[in-house]
Amino acid sequence: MQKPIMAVTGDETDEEIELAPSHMAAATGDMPTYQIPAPTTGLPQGVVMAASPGSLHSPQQLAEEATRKRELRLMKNREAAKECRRRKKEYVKCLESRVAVLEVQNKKLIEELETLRDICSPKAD
DNA sequence: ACGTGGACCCGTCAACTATC
DNA sequence: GATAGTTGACGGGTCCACGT
Repeated sequence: MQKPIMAVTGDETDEEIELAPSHMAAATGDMPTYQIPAPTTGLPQGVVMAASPGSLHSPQQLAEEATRKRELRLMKNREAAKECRRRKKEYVKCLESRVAVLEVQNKKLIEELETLRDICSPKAD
């Protein structure tokens, strides 16, 4: 389930940020999602496909199936959490580098402003 | 050597959204 | 509605620097 990719808006900068957080229209909506083309893997090692549910009969078989489903879900969520954290870390790193770039840019603009001010202002005496 | 606080990582749960 | 994917929150473990 891929969400639409949005670029970090870097209006006046030459910096291109590839990370693309997108905001969900969720009620909470406090965290962006970190859209990075994720390496798609198949089932993790050790995952065994179950017999079809129709072939289960006894309570024990049902219990085993439930356990298996739970373990599969936990394993998938484990991997999902890792990937989610990896994306978030990368996103934060990108934001930090962007901050650094903008700070340098801001400093330059302030200096330029001071220079122009000196040129344009009439001499005191 | 030992206790402690902070940073980091991991696994799990719960709530949410998207898709079928 | 069922299912799957995403992510914040929480608790636990480990490592490291620091003070005692």
